[in-house]
Amino acid sequence: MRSNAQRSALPFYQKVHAIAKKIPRGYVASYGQLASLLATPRAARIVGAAMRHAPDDVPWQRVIASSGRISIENIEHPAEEQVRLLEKDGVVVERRESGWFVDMKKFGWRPK
DNA sequence: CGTTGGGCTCACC
DNA sequence: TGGTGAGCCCAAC
Repeated sequence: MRSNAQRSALPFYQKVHAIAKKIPRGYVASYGQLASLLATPRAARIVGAAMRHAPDDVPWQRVIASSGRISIENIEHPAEEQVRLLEKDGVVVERRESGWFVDMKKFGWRPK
């Protein structure tokens, strides 16, 4: 049996990855939303950092900004790739001048 | 142990 | 689905 202390000592990133995997196909969540589910509503930026270092089994493409915008333009994962993956999930992504957008009211994940 | 920097967010123009 | 500016939390250095 592992102690609680040891469990809570797990890197924050790992928690983020775990919850990110729960996002169902066809839905998207915001960084802040994931942060809230982790009881740290203000840690949205950490969530972003966690996604950047996410292993391949984490659906990082389903995590976007609260405004519905895809935050990455040209970092590690191209925004285009994220768009492609989202569309494969059935999410409609719209192209704007300031970037790619998803209708959060339609595709926003609502965990119980 | 202080500083820095992020795939952010919110309040306020 | 504006544009800034300041605050936020955690990990890396």
